[in-house]
Amino acid sequence: MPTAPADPALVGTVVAWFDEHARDLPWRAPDRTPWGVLVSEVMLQQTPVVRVEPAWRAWMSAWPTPADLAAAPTADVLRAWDRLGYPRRALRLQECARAIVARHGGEVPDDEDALLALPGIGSYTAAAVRAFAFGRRSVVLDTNVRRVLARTVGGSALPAPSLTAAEVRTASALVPATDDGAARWAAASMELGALVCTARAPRCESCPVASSCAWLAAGRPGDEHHARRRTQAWAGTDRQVRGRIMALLREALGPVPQHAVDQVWPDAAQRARCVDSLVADGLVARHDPPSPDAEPTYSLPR
DNA sequence: AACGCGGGGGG
DNA sequence: CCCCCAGCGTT
Repeated sequence: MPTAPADPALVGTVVAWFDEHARDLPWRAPDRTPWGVLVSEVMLQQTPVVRVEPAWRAWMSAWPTPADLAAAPTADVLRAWDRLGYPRRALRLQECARAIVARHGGEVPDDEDALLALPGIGSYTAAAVRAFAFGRRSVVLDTNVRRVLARTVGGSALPAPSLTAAEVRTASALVPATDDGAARWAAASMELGALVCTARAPRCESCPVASSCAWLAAGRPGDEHHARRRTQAWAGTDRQVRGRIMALLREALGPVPQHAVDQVWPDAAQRARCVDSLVADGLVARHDPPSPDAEPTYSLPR
């Protein structure tokens, strides 16, 4: 992102806006736990809030602590994940719970390096858990914050396709010095990006920092990276086929015979490749047939 | 640095 | 129909 001096009032204005407009989300409630925050962050890694909220409530009711999730049958975990997408995240979340039990006595750590060492926890989630679960200062830089800073400070429609060192410097310089101030800025800047400074149709008329936004001042120019953006294909991809197989096994009451799996997708080679990859990922268990002339069955792993 | 990985809602 | 979305792990 092109660097420009940030408006010194930016942080205070966005935080004041957040105090007024923050959504009432269960993982922000006063009785939230660090574990609840961590679960919400993993679910929200690639899934919108509206779909996460009911799944989060059911999940926290079933497994209120890391020890509870660590002890659960993996099949139950994958069913509770339901259609949140990227089910490998559910697997990693259970591995994460087991690591928290094994390494940290069942308590979510507040140390950045300890968080980063947990399965499924990367730089964003480690920073978010520190800020939202423990109120500690950290640089929370997700796609929403990147977009807010690209516009208000950088004057661009959208951030670069991948995170740059310049963006990290700009974001770091903006984070308030205190734990509480930094945590509030993190939540506020993400919320502004989610509710107002959205990717497609930003609501600049309702934006608290419109008067100091470099992008708005420049007349909302188009995205200079647009030509290089490529969207992920979906129809006919392995991801779609894997999704269908997982949906079939989630809904099944018992082991599913091969011929039933064969119904979910017409291309046999692609189907076989996807089943194999799901088995390799630990998302599907293959059971050998009782006799050599019978067919194998499949289920969610125990 | 690039790629694979789900699924659904909104414009 | 197209595009985006509170990223991570592997290569």
